[in-house]
Amino acid sequence: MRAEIKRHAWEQIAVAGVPALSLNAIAKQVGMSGPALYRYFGSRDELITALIRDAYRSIADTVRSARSAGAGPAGLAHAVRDWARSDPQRYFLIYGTPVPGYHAPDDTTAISSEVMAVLIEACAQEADDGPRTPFDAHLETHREWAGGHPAPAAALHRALSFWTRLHGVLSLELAGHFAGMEFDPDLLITEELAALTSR
Amino acid sequence: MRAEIKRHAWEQIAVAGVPALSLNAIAKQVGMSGPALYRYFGSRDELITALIRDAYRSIADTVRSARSAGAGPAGLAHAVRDWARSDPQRYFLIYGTPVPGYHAPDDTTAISSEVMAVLIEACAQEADDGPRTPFDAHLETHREWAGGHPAPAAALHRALSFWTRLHGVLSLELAGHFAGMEFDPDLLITEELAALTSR
DNA sequence: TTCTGATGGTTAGAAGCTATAACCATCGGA
DNA sequence: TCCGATGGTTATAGCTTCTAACCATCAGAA
Repeated sequence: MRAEIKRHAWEQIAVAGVPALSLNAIAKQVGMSGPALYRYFGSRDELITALIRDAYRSIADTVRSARSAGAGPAGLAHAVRDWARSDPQRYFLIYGTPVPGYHAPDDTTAISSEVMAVLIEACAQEADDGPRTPFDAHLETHREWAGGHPAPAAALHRALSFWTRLHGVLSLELAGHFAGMEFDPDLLITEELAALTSR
Repeated sequence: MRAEIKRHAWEQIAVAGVPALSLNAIAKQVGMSGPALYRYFGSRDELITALIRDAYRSIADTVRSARSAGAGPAGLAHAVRDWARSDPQRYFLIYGTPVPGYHAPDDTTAISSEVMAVLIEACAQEADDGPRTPFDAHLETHREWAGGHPAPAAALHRALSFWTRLHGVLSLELAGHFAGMEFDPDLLITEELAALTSR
């Protein structure tokens, strides 16, 4: 039942965004009248939180399975982009506008750092040919977030840049800011990430 | 009066985000009771659209004035970051989660391309030492969005990368995704953009 | 077998929201 | 002097989340 409610919730979000998510409307769709839905989710926020959790799990699964299929950073980027494009609002549920005061549940940050670990691992396998930068040195003493991963600071740097560059292109693309500009975002992403190794 | 209404609207948005923006609450704050506010803004969406327009104008002014003060790409990035951090929700009003079906008014896209023009101009002044990439070639034939700017494709490429990289780091920072990681986002931005010229 | 508690549903209603309708006062200019 | 624009009011429809109170059904224990 919770699953079916969430299914309809995802549909609503996909067509009209989170603000338009209505518990009443969902209740009608699943054939219940109004407050019955509160037996399954204590509040609107609780439902949304469950959706956020699922979104995190989903992207983590995507990244992990792409990685275990042998994908390198470029492959991971492709997997994430496909995942994001298949449901942009799900992507924005994680990476979109934050609601001031809202704090995602702790387990989502755990999942998030699990994704980061996969990223670091994939980046650590790449050749390390660039010059050592000040930020590399900075990361040497600020690497607790990597969870004790033994990769060199340059790899952590690459993982961070991978994440921020991918998000930069992807979120602008999904938000429609490239509309009218007729270049191919995929090409831009590819090169943004290729430039990572030959930094 | 419209200005005062918008002032209160910005306050509400800053503390609770766009979804919590309430015309009723604003009306009380300015001492009117309810529907009087509709004399000034025809609907909630119209008010939000006005705010979006102001946000675009504000960032365009910021970029333009930084540029005319002699800032290069790094300086522009600094200016944009300061602007964004001074009111994150204003930044997200432009670059945050898109509402499916909502289309920003045409003049905002005009402002947006005005910003892009400044970016291109700043990037065109930088030395052009990197190798020519496939995306450069792609841009050669997909450069209508640059509005006929005579800069070489490599400069357009740099401008695009500048934009996406800055947005990548900045939006993750503002959304709190770096919370817990204790590195300095400013350092990361600086290096992301430094890597642009020595691509 | 009966009693009991959990489960899943109902309707009614409070409080808030957007937005419209109808009405009224005030003021500038023909 | 009239008339329209301007800026406000209250009432109300219709939506929302969410609580309260109530009711049926079914599993398991006394």
